[in-house]
Amino acid sequence: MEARHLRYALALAEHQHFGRAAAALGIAQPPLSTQIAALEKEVGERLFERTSRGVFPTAAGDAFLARAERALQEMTGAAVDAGRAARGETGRLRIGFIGSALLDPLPTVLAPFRRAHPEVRLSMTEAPSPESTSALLAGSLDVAVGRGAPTGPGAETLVTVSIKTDDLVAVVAATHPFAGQRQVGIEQLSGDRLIISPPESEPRVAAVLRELFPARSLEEAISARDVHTIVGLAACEAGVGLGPSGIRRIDRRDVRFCRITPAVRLPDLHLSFRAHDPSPVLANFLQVLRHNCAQVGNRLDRTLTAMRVPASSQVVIPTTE
Amino acid sequence: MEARHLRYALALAEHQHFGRAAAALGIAQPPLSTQIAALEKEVGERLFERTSRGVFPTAAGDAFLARAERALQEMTGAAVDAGRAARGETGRLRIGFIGSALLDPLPTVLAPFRRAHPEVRLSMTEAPSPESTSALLAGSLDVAVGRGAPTGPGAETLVTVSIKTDDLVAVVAATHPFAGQRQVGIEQLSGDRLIISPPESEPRVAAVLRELFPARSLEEAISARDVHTIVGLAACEAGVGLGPSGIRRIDRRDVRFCRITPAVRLPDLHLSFRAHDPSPVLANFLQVLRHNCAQVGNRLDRTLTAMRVPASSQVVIPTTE
DNA sequence: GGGCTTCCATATCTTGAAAGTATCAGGATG
DNA sequence: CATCCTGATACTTTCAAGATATGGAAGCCC
Repeated sequence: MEARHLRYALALAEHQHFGRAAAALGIAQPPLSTQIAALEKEVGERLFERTSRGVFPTAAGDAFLARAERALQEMTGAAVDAGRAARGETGRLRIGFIGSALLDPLPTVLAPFRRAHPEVRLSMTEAPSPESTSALLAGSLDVAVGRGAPTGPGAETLVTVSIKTDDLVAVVAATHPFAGQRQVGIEQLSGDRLIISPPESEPRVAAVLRELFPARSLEEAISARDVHTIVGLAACEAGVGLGPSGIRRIDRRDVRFCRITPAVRLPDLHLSFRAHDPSPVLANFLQVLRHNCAQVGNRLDRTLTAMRVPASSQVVIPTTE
Repeated sequence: MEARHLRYALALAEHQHFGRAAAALGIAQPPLSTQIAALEKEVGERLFERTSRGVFPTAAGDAFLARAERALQEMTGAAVDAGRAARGETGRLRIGFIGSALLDPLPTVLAPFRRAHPEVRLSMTEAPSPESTSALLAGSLDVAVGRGAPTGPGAETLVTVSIKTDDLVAVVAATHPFAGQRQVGIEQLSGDRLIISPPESEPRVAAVLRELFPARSLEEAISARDVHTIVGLAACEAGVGLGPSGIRRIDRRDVRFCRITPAVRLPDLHLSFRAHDPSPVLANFLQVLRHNCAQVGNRLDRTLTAMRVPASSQVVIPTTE
């Protein structure tokens, strides 16, 4: 059975007349007769009753036509869906990210992306940077946002671009002695108990901290993966929280943030994706990134050029601005 | 686009290899290549990525294949549904009936029919006999059950068979003077107020009553279309209800039924359908009728033979007994 | 009722597209 | 570097869909 048979049967049912249906189909009447006969033979049932007043579907014909119409709709729908998927209008984007990225750089990209591509299913997974990197390499993520550029085996197959520079800042309870100060000396911090992200989950940050603090302070430090937890612990006077400057976005009355002197530069937040990922959705995501963060976009394009990644998948997005 | 293209694309996605997919399809590799190429050209998107490690669907291909599979399922489903409809396993049967028929002869047919053809949608409409007849002639019913064989224009296009013989019986309140009697003389009835079905809705019954009772009694009678209403009115001592003997099935403590002497034969209950109705569901219904009411079945077959209605639509039903 | 029209089916021929055969080009592999 | 594997291309073949011509049945009109 071919789609042609369905089209012919539907036309015949519509016109109730072999001659007119054939004309509407742009063929002569005899081939329509033979095709309908062949269809009836294959189905094994008479689908049309030929009377002198016209051609009418039998009970079997009615049942057949109902599903035949749906079958044809699925066929055209398949082509339409393919086009939409190719343009990245539908599909899925799986982003793995470090929690602090959700505070500052991610919203400026995600909001416009959602607006431009509302039918793309976003899958957001918070995870420590190394985990996101390996998930990206394994193919279970499309984009990874973590602190520090990915390293290790496979990292060269990724395109990585810095998307945010952070200094280390301290966060203390509003009642803390430091609370009144805009800045605090690094040597003052180790007098208090530190609250830091777990060294094993964020090794790049841990490496920086090891340069700054005595081993004893870090061993005794409270660790918390989530930045909100770090701030929360500081708020209840558990110690002095340390985090990227982005955590200033956490707007709580019961804490104060202090610059650290001399300033401590943290490894940049980086966004990575597979260099040869053909996903049109990813291409659209990068396009939105370019539009909304010019600097990041320029760096991205330079990186792509340097890596000689073809721009074949860089689809022009139909932004609804 | 033809169903062939969908089948080929699905096979290619399954085998991830042009040669093996072609072998599975029973064709050579080159035609598969050309057909896939033609499909991609028609859809306007590359659907498969040809790599050295195999052939994989693109994002567009994935979207296409998902709906292509459904389209093919609809196609085969259309053929299956046509067969089921032709065998009368699915579809619809619209029965118009006089309320009293629901008491006696209908249940003995409907229950086995439901059991044998659970997927047929039954549409039951209570209506006075003449209304059912005209609805049947107009095509908005498939079966009509009414008192008296249909008459008037068009009745000759119907097949009609008697399915029940009823005598007229009286129904009175348990407190009524007649309540103790098993039978009551016809002349005794007109002393009381009669409760009858409306003459205009059941003219054949009305004709019988006009022979039996003085015009005055009938004019003053209470009329009620539904047999349950007639019995209910009798129960509350509104008068003496008159109805077919089938109403004895109404099992109420507060009423008594009395035979009428001499016995008054009512017009038979008849079942009618269009002589040339091709509906397989109707054929199955008649088949169930034959199996469950041998007498009626014999009369039906004699009628069909007499009317020279071809037995073409008399499908053998797959009873699940 | 005979001729006429209408309409679908059948027979035969034509054509076009799908399938087959042979071969080529590109990339991986040893 | 030669070889193998795989898909694409060129060309031929074949088969089925479509076109043309015609037949037969049913309804219609004068």
